[in-house]
Amino acid sequence: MARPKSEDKRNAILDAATRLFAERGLAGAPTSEISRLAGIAEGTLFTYFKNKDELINSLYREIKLELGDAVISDFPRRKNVRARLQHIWNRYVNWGIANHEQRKALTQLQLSDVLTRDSREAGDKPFVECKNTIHDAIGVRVLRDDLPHELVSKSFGALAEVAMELMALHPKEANQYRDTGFEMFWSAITRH
Amino acid sequence: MARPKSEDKRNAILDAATRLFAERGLAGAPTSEISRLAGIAEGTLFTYFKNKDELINSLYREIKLELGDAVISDFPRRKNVRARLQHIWNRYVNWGIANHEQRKALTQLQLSDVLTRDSREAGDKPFVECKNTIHDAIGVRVLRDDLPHELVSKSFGALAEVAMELMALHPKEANQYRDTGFEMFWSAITRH
DNA sequence: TGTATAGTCGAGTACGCACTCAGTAATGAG
DNA sequence: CTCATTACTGAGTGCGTACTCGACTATACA
Repeated sequence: MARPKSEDKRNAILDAATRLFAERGLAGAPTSEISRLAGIAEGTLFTYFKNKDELINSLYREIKLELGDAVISDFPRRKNVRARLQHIWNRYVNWGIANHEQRKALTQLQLSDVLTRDSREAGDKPFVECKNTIHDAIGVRVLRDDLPHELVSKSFGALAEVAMELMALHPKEANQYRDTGFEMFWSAITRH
Repeated sequence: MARPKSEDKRNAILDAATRLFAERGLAGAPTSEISRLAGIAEGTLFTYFKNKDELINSLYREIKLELGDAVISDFPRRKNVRARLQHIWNRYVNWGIANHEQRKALTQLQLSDVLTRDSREAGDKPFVECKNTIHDAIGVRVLRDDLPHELVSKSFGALAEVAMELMALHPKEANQYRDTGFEMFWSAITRH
């Protein structure tokens, strides 16, 4: 009833925040400038998000959801562990390159201390399939002995981040970096 | 001549900044609180560092220098590539665990945008030996084909960071994580 | 011991920020 | 068309910040 909020404006705010957070970090992106870039008055921002922290948390969840979609669609559930891991790797890394600003913004958001426990949990939800794949990998004993789950997943994330950084730096050899990166990860975790 | 500056005060400021930067990030550490924690008046801080940016840059260089010392002392120049890389890995990771606050502060500093080009270059200087070791590794063809220098060094850093994080989280198994971490890195970069 | 010099202090200043609010304009319901 | 409701606006507010400055004090040197 009465005047409804506009989905367009909400998205414009989130887009503007993404760009500014990516370029200058959370502290370097005042609400005044986010509003200006979104083409609205500063007060309007606070009808869509009750404060800056809520905007940050919403943006985090939104981006994580998009990333989760990109990673999990067409997931080859029936294939072997290596193929599944490579699927996740490729989708993750390709998404990061195709959505450079969102990726940069995401890293800023992730290391901020305003993300609530709820948001972090919600952000992890789309990635259960990834977790399971790693569990399978450990269960099937294709990996090194006694490799803790945490070490596998964090190494995956860290090496993917490295790969994306270098792909962004050298676009011509992007595919090369993506594939070599995965081979490095695979060699790191498997027994030989 | 006249009244000299006190090395103690300077160090107190740097120590206080290290603690606060590590705990709350650069933005969350106002000069007023740094001064209070250092036991001096706020104005005094600005006789030792002409502004906050200079404090940040000085702290970065100081920490990098200490880290460089820790990594490079007793460097086994005559041993093979693997032994040299493992020396760097162990020293790096051990330093990170023994100096938790400095490590946390360093990561905050590194991703801030107030570090000058000069500071970054100065910070890299103590690590030439590390660079050379990687060059040697590539030259001696013990590594995968066509592995770019950047990919090796960035993977090293990323995996070391992961190892330190998990060592801090599980102190009992710290040595296990440190050694497994290096094995993973070594497997990642070598041919088999 | 006297004096010039420079370190120390902390209240004060200017500024940028997140957020508010009174006035206004759209919109949906009847 | 009317009215109730809510979105929209942007100048304004209060607060926290980096940094200054005049009064004071410790030190080196003659």
